[in-house]
Amino acid sequence: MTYAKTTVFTEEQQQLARIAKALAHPARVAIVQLLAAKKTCISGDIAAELPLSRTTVSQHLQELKALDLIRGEIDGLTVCYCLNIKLLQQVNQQFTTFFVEATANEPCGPDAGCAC
Amino acid sequence: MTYAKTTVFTEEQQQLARIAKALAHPARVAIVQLLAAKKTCISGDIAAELPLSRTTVSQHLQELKALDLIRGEIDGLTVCYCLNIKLLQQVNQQFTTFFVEATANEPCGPDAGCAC
DNA sequence: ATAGTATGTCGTATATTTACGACATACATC
DNA sequence: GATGTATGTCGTAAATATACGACATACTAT
Repeated sequence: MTYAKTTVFTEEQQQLARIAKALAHPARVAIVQLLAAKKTCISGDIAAELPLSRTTVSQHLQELKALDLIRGEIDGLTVCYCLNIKLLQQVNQQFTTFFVEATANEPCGPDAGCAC
Repeated sequence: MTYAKTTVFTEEQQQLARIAKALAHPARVAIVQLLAAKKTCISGDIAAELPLSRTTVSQHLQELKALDLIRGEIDGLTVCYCLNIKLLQQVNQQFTTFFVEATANEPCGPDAGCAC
C-alpha cells in the first residue's frame, strides 16, 4: 500500500468545519436561538440569559461576529446583535448539501472493498 | 438590570453542539465525505487519503465513532468504517430545524428593544 | 464636570484538542 | 511457530478553547 497523501482539505471542507466550530458550543447555539426568537438582541440581556459571566458571553459573541454570523450595531449605550439571515441561509444550504450527500447511498459494500 | 441566569443549556442545544463539534475539523468532514463517496471505508486507506498521520486519523475516527456517526466492522485484518445513515438523517433534521428557525424572521427591531 | 452604566479587551488559569512517534495487539501468511 | 501487516492505544508536546476578574472606553444623565 502506497500511503500517498493526495488530498489536502478543500476550501469547502474548511468552510463547513469553520461554521460547525462556531456552533460547537451550547452557548453559541443558545445565542443564535435567542436572537432568532427576538427575545432580545442586546449584549447585556443575552449575557443575563446564559449561565456564564458577561465576559465569557462577550467572547462567544465575538466568535460568532468574526464569522459574520451576527452583526453588532451600537445604539447609544447598548449594542444590539442581529443575525445575518442571508449568511445563515447560505450556511443552511451548505449543511443540507453535505448531509444529503452523506445520506444518499447505502454506505460501504463491495464497491469500497469491504464486506459489510 | 437584574442579571438573573434563568436558562441552563437544553439537551437539544447540547446535542446540536456535540454534533457540530464532531464536524468542526476539516479532517472529520473529509472522512464523512470519503465514506459517503464509497471510495473506501478501510481505516488505513482513509488515513492514506488525508494529510495527517495514521495515528491522528485514527483519533478522528474514534471521535466520530464515539457519537455513533460511523461504525467500525472488523473484517479480518482490516477495519471497515461505515456511515450511520439513520443517525445522519436525524442529525440533518436537527440542523435543518435549527437553521429554519434561525432564518424564519427578520431579526431585531423594536420587539427586541433595539433600533436596528 | 461627575457619576453611573454598558460594553469590550487584557491577563491569566485551566481544560480540551490536535498531532504524532512508539508500543501493543490481533490476524494472515509463510 | 515466525514474520509481516493493519489497527488501536499510550504518552506527550504544542496549540487552542473556555472561563472569568480587573480594567479601559464610551456614552448617558445629572
